[in-house]
Amino acid sequence: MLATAYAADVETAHADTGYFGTRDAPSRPQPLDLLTKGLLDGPLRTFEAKEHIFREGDTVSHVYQVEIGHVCIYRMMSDGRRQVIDFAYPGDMIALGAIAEHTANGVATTRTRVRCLSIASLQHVMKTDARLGVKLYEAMSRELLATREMLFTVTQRTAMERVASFLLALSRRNERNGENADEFVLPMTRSDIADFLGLTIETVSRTFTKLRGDGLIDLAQSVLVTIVDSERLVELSEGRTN
Amino acid sequence: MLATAYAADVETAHADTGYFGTRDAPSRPQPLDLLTKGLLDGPLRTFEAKEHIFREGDTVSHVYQVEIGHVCIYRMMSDGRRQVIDFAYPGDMIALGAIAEHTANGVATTRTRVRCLSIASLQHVMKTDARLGVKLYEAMSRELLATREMLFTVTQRTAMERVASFLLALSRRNERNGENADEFVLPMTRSDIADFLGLTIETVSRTFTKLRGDGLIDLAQSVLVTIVDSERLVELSEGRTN
DNA sequence: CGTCCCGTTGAGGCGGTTCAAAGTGCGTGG
DNA sequence: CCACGCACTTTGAACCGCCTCAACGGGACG
Repeated sequence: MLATAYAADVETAHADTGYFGTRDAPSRPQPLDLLTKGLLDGPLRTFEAKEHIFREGDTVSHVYQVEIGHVCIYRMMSDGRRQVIDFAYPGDMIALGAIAEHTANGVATTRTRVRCLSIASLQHVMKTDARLGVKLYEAMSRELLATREMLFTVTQRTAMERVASFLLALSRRNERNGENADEFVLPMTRSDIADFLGLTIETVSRTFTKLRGDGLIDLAQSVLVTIVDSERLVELSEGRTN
Repeated sequence: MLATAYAADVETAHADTGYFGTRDAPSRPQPLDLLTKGLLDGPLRTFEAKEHIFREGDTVSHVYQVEIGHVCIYRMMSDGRRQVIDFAYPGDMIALGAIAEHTANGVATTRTRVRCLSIASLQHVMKTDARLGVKLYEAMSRELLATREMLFTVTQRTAMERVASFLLALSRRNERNGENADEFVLPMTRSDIADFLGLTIETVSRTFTKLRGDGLIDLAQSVLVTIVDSERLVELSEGRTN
């Protein structure tokens, strides 16, 4: 999911199918970089950790591509609870899918630099070049698939399965971005993870502790994850192995 | 959600925001009927209950618009569990969002007539008329929003809240289709509902029984729902009222 | 040094699942 | 036309995974 609608990589379209894909990714990189030719040359902006890039209800002025840093996409529900939708990593597009108003909030979890893409120019290109609309349609479709996968995960899988899958997804994501797949820093808090996985912070914490106790991961610091036994981690993530 | 990506009403775009919207619908009917002019004139096909209209993995030859009947959209997960994604009612488009292969199954739950729309002609129009791509992009975006709403529902709400919301959504849907909002037949089984709401059939059944016992609904037959006290039902669906 | 935020750990309770069995409606065949 | 089988639904009892509430620990920052 990492690369998704609200945080989608339109170009390479490497929709990971989501954190918890037990199936093949819906589709793989496509050529035809409609966005890069002339569109992805907007200005850069930098946000400190905890700064919002956009908020729900804001008029959509831009969509963004993360260059450096990490963004948490979330929505506040009527009862005050928070639903974390996604975490955007470098390369991901965010705020896509919002038509008039932003339908979610985007907050930097670490110091983040984004490239701004004005919605006006996007819409202009959409009107003249039919390929862009199609491309965005496909990106949204992939995202939808990933979100449905998540829907299943969250309803049917145990806390252990969810957390294991989550860590593996981060690992893969880091690998794809040319970073260390076996040791990485979590750019989000336990609370972010909990609200993403549909768990409480206590359960997330306990699950991490259990994984460390069982020797599957190491946690030198609470945010520094080392994957020790990825094989068993995969087994756990696929469930029915508890 | 009823009207959604895999079962989306592209034209009127009355994405109900989903069964469990605690917020406003993301957007309301839009004009500009790109599909109706020349595209929605495909052949009709009829399916008996339990007949599949398309299956996951099938090459996409058509998308469909339900004219009469009801379709259950679902996916089978690797562990054998089923995730019901949506129920399509008359007026809904189904199989939209599938690019090359179908990513879900569509099965008629009652005798169903659909209008077929060849994917080739859709793609042809998309290439020549930029508006269609945009339209589909927007439809997918709305669907995505609805699915995220569902994600929240399923992780954070109780069985009672989910079932109450579900019934209310069906009620509204019937009303919109010019049918009785307070008494209607469920076109799906308890199992379908359970797999949609992320519950077991036992829990769904018990919740129905409780609702009847509390005088909020009546169940002359297991599939015949009469909404007796919609006000209290709304309260229940919004939770924190148990 | 105190405060705040975040993470960890413990104890107890509960909602929903699991397993089991009985009830209901309907189509089919004798 | 009734008897049977089958699919679906309902109900009961016991269990359990996660949540809730509560307390404590540790690092960052003023």
